[in-house]
Amino acid sequence: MTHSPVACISKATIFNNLPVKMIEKLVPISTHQEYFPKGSIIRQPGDGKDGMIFLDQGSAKIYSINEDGKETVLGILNKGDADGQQNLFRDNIQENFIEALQDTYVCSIERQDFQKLLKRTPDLALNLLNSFGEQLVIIETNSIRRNSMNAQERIVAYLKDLSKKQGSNVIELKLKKKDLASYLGITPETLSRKLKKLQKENRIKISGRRIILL
Amino acid sequence: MTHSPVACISKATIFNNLPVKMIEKLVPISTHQEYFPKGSIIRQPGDGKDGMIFLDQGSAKIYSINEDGKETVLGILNKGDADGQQNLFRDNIQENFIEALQDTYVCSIERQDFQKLLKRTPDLALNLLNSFGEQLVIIETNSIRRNSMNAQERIVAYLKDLSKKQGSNVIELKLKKKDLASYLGITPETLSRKLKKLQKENRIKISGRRIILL
DNA sequence: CCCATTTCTTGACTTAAATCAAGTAATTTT
DNA sequence: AAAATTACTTGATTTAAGTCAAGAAATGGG
Repeated sequence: MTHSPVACISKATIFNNLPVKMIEKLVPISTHQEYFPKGSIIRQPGDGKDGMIFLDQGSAKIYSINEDGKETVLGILNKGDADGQQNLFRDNIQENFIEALQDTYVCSIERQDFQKLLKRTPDLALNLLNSFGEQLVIIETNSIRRNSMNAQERIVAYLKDLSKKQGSNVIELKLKKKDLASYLGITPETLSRKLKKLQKENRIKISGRRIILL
Repeated sequence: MTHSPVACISKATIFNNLPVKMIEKLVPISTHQEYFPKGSIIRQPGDGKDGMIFLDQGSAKIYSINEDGKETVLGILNKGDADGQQNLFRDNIQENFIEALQDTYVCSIERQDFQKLLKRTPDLALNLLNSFGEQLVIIETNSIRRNSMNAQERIVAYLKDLSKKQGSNVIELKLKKKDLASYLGITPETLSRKLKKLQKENRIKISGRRIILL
């Protein structure tokens, strides 16, 4: 498959409302299709990388490791997803790990290059600012949801989101169940039990990592 | 006390890194010191208000009401706080209520006025964009915290934050305990018990809505 | 293909926090 | 200031989800 820099960049939430003309200005400051084999670490604390990444092919998990060595999965990146937008705007300390779950190709933009571009392209800033507003709302809504939903509701909400995203009621989980559990803020045991319960109630059908919403 | 428009606006997180020259451009498009008596509703769904507000004097609570009529407190606004930044950038449906907890004065900026200003002030967009990056990080961190803390830890974290903010280990709760509980995502009963427990462990001292951190 | 490792499931048990209920304290209204 | 409403506390009970443990299934490497 051929790689289209414009298509790759414009898939990122913060850029996807941008006119093509703007995206084209981002192409020269971005790297393209770096390869990371399955299981390798794409980003980690102290690697000196300072910007955002786009997942062009493959998938990856974002996680942090807390004081007692426990891993918390903060998010998953699938083909077309992006992470680290914030790093374009502020000098943040990268505290999370990103690990390739499959053979993965990533593109990236470094903060310094981006900031220089912004200064000579005022329209870009204006467009981006409005995108950001929307993002803030999504994050806030998500946070409220998490606080007001129990384990089962969160699972169902996740499955519905995924079904909508994949455009089918046959869902292909890209995450190991233990990673999914961590992402949903529950234990693998609870996830296993709730899925079984949902199946018993004829709301889903499970076969391995494939789930059918009924 | 006299009212300083510049001081009022610059207290909002998204504007507080802005040079005074930029803030001054915001003054003409903002309303100032609207009065709301204690208990009155400052903003509510369907009121046609479409922008952000600054709390100049007094305090207020932000809450939503879900399907079964239950109230969830999403945040508190104290003197100097602001809310609704997102509304400046996107046409959002206002879904929350904001209610004055004391006699309150608010200033505000409407979306349309702000957008017009942005278009003729590119530097403002650039400055704001970088502020936003930082905000996103704070919100994300908070969300992680909430997911990994139990009731008592969240209470202690809240009290410590407040102590830091008020610059004293004698904390004046501006919220009713039931509202505080809702804000922390717990029940009033749990809050009551945990506070009692913390007092027993000599970590705090409670007298009404005044708490001393030890 | 087999052995080792990791992931997943299931059961028994524990625990944190919610709910229910009833009484006390604090506010607000008249 | 008394009555009425709302807020807070406390105890008893329930419940959702976590922990611990052990076996089954899946995955990966040699």
